[in-house]
Amino acid sequence: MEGHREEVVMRKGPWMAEEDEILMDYVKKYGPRDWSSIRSKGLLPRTGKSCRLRWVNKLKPDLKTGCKFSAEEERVVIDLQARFGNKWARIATYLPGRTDNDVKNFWSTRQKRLARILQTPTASKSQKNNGKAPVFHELSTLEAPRLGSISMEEESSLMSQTCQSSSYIGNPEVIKMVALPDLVKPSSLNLEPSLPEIEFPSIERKPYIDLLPQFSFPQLPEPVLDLPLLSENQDLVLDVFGHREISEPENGSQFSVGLPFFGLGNSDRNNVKGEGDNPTTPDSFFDDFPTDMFDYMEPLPSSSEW
DNA sequence: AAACTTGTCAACCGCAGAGAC
DNA sequence: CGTCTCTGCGGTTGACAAGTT
Repeated sequence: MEGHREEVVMRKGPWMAEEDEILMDYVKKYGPRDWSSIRSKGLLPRTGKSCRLRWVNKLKPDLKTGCKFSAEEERVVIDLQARFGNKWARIATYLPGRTDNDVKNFWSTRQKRLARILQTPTASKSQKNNGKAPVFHELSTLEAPRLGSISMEEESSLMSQTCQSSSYIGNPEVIKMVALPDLVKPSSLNLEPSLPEIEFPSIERKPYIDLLPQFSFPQLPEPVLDLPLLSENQDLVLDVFGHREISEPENGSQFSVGLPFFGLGNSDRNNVKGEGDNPTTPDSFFDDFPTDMFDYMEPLPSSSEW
């Protein structure tokens, strides 16, 4: 136990500009590999892991650092998460300029928000039916179903369970999130079994799984496996994403998810009033919602197009 | 203005697979 | 075949910023 080896204390924590510079120089010279030799060459008192992580998440060229996910990117993540599960690295290959860490952070923020909303429905700022919503039990984990494998029956019962609690109905935030192809796994919700089931009027409802072609994979960019390829295919990528704009304006626009559950067809999102004045219709039910809750949604095709 | 909450980001950790020895 | 090292991935945490009360 001489302790002569590894006298260099490994640095941890935030990277300094000088360290970044050294790391960049190293990659320029040797390429993004042999991370451990950065330490063994005495260039940086950092582990190879740390160096690699820094490069991948911050220093690699063409990263969209500091830009919020656009509506399109959100759509892609949600769609792919439903398909692949938490395969962040894989998902990130479909998002030029995004790292697995970015995707992971985006998703966990979203999950946290959903969990919070579901746990304390009355705490939502836009909540109007104060005191009417039942309190939810502790939520364990939230996991989106694998849409690729979910059956129609499962999806159907999933939705009806999701709609069982009136507190969902009163909570636009929940609707907003659940309307995305990302349903809370009902088994994890611990819903009050005795709650009366909300009867939705028999709306002609196209199961959203059938609507998936709206965000089906042919629309997705090819995985971006290599940066040089990215620049070569940039036009293609931009074509798919539609614009060079990195961050969407707050009133973001073309999100083609819609509200498949409620057959909210052809609706101007600022004018969700539909046919029928039945107070229980979903359309009038949406009237109470802040207009911005449909920020990321695009009107569905009219039911006649289904 | 201060306290609190929520969102975002960066970085760590443990684990697993692949390849070299 | 077992061990070691490197690499990559996913989960988690903590710091900080921004927003809200």
